[in-house]
Amino acid sequence: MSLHYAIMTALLDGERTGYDLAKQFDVSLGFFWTASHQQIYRALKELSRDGLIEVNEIAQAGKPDKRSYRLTDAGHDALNDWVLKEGNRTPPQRDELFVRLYNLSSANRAELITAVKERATSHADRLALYERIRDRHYSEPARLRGRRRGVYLALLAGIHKEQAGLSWAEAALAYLGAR
Amino acid sequence: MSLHYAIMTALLDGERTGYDLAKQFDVSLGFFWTASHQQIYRALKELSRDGLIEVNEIAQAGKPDKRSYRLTDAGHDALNDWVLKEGNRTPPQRDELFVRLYNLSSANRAELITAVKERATSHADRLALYERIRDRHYSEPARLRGRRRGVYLALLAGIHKEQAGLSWAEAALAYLGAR
DNA sequence: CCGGTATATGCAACAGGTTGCATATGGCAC
DNA sequence: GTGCCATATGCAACCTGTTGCATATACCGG
Repeated sequence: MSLHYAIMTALLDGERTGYDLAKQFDVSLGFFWTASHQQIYRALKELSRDGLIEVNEIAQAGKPDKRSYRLTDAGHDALNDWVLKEGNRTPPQRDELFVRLYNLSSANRAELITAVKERATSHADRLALYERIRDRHYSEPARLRGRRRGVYLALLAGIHKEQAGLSWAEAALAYLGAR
Repeated sequence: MSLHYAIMTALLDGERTGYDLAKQFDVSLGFFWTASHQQIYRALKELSRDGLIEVNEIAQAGKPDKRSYRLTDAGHDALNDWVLKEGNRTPPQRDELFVRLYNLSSANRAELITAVKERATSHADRLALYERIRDRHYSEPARLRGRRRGVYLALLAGIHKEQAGLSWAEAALAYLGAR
């Protein structure tokens, strides 16, 4: 049910439509919890049914009505509760690239080098993005307050993770003798 | 379908029962691809049905028969094919801890510090385990051949990742002012 | 004016993973 | 001697996430 709480967390910043959330899940909380628009619309319906969020329907000519959601008091309570009590399990690791690497041979060496190179690029891109966000919005971490301190820590985790991934990929390419 | 290929990869090292695989997925390939015993038994049945693995039934008194599986030639082909052609998508990131951190407040600061501490411990434990394996079985990476080189790279990735997680957790605890 | 992208929401089917339970025996510790 | 753990396999129900499709308009570029 974490998606439900991730959505409620996103709604802490104010009223949002499903469409807004689907976009936001690509740029902020989405760095740490991904969800497609179908999942989001389904979850919004369930949260709404359970009284944790409220919908504000905005009629639009031509297009479907816009449905803007906000947290109810019950939603705030449920979210606070979850943050306090949720168990601390490490998410399961599943990465196809490593399964493929376990099969390394002269027959697939070139393809695996390409795969590692692509991985390196994606780590580098992500890292650059996170660092840009940090420099623009979190350049003075000591001055942050409340929730923003937690968001900063999540961002920092992303930076550490991407740096590690990138430095691994570079070491791997050197080891594999890629030019 | 990656689980299918992960299982076939595990069978490269020789004949295994479902039970063996469930255990092995806790110590080797399992560092990079997790699966419960139910998933494994189900997958073995499907792979068997598709002719990619073969079963060798060993009757046992009292206990259920032991069913030992090995890769068929078709299985080898399918696996090699998959390693060559599989797309290189980054696995979706989903970690509840960061969703919780987005909700940081004075009301839950203590609980989140505890959660980060636990995370630090689990990273440290994992890191120690990986380094022990590296020192015992991969102390001379330049001399490794074939598949073992890929396994070494996966292990190296694990080491990088755990180091990053640990150093993040320590920085986070300092930032949160945990003693 | 035609196609692509953005806005905005949604259904249905499927694939993958989790949880709970069931069976059956042997060995070890308290 | 009772309970717990390891061995060894499996079903059924459920939850979560993915994929493909559908609708309807407006704006922008070529």
